[in-house]
Amino acid sequence: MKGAAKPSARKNGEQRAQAAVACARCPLRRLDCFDAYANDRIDFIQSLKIGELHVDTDAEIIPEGAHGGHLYTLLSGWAFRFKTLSDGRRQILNFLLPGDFIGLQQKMSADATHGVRALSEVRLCVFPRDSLWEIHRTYPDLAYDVTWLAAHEEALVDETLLSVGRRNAAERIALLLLLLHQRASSLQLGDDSGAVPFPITQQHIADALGLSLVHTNKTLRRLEATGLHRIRGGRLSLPNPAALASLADHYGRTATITRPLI
Amino acid sequence: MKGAAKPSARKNGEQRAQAAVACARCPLRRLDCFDAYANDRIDFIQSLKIGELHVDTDAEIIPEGAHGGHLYTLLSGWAFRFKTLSDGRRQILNFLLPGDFIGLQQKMSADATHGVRALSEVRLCVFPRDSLWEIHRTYPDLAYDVTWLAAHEEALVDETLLSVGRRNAAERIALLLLLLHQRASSLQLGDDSGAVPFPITQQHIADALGLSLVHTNKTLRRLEATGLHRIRGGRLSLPNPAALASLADHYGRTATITRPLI
DNA sequence: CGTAGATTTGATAGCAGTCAAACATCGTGG
DNA sequence: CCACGATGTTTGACTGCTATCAAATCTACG
Repeated sequence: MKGAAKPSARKNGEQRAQAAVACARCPLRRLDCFDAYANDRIDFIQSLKIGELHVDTDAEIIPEGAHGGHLYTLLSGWAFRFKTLSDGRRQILNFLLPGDFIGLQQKMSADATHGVRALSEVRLCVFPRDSLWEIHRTYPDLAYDVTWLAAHEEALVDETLLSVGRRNAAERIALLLLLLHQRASSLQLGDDSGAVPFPITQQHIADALGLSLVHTNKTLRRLEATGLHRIRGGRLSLPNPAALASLADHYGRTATITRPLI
Repeated sequence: MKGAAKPSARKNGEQRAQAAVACARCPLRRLDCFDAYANDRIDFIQSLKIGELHVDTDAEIIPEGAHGGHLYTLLSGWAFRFKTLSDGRRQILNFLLPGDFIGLQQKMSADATHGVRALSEVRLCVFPRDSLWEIHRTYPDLAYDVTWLAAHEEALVDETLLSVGRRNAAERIALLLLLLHQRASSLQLGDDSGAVPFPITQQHIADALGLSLVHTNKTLRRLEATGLHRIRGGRLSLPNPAALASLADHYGRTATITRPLI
């Protein structure tokens, strides 16, 4: 019942700007999990981009309840979206990996929204808040992609809601590990042994799945003992993904599809 | 742990088509919770509309796992989006009220998606599945509204995820009742005493909040005893919204804003 | 008036939360 | 090179919120 959101000696933002990388040479774009864009589209995106933002581990990228603000594309590093109750209970809404688009909510929603915080050192591509409208007006197909991204992110949250609402601790953790591993793998973050970076603490897992830290630990321990996963040195490997999928009752498609990158 | 999704003698679809209402005379559009659209936009929407769909109580509007399919705007009646696990556990993702746009997910998402089921008799405005692209290409500002709707729906799910993950039973129920009452009220579904239609069973509440039916009932009972709500004859009234808001730790904006209607 | 679905209630069980404390890691400074 | 503090991981003991089981109403309606 206590989603610890302890202030955690936050290293206070320290957001420094820096020379930007040209979109045409964006390292993410080369990955085959992203749609290939024609040059004019990439040039257009480039024209919207106003810079890059580098953020330290554990710093807030967007404060909870912020309105307006910029739009971002996560270039490197991991982050998460979250909401908190006034007594400190925290719920992580989903994790953000490279290629994810950030800030749509703050743009549209009138209600108090969620915060975004870095899990590792993070580099973000920055767009002014009105580029959303610019995109719609100028490049309908890009706008269509924005809609795709919004719908896709909602699908992720839907899946988590199913987990938190109806799966038990082991099932929830199994699915989370599975999905994170899939996402990281598709970004080719894995090494030759299939281990992907995992800058997430057990407290984060607990907060993402509506569990307590202690119970998360015990469940994690049990899963590892069964050989279902292994977390060492900030990396996650899954010796038996099929077993995890079966445990989580998750029969998602295996065929990897490409997605938009803005 | 058992989100009962008992097949419930489903009255098997019975989806009949019928003469359509002209968008220019759409009764929803008159409500002041919706954006006012210029005539050309309404004409454009009208040109996309291919008919109306009437669905019986408890019938499936979109089967779980369906791909493609039409797009809908809910004209009258209530419905809900849901996902189920293979053993029958069901999670309701959110409730759908008049004016809500349905089908975005099925259009975009490649993963298995969610189903949509009617809570009452329902009338839907039907659009072919490629009107989404049509909208983006022809009316950028309408496309912008689609994005708004997608982001807004995600915000609703985010809020529910916070509830299910971190609020206890009483808090969850308090917030659900509060939000549903607000939404129904803004649609002017309430009578003079402030009671709004409430075509929802306790099983639905349980499935929406990740609770068991029995515990939902007991908690509901306790809340009503405290005078926090009253459900009679399929109508919900909230004698003390402020107390509910405080219990749920919910400090959403009170100012009613308008939203898009497509 | 009988039946199916929905609501209630009481009893019991268990998954997960809370409390407390030991242990492990890691960067920093003496 | 090791003490030290901060953060994160583990464990054990105990509690409790919520699930499950069973069964009695209550309601709507053909």
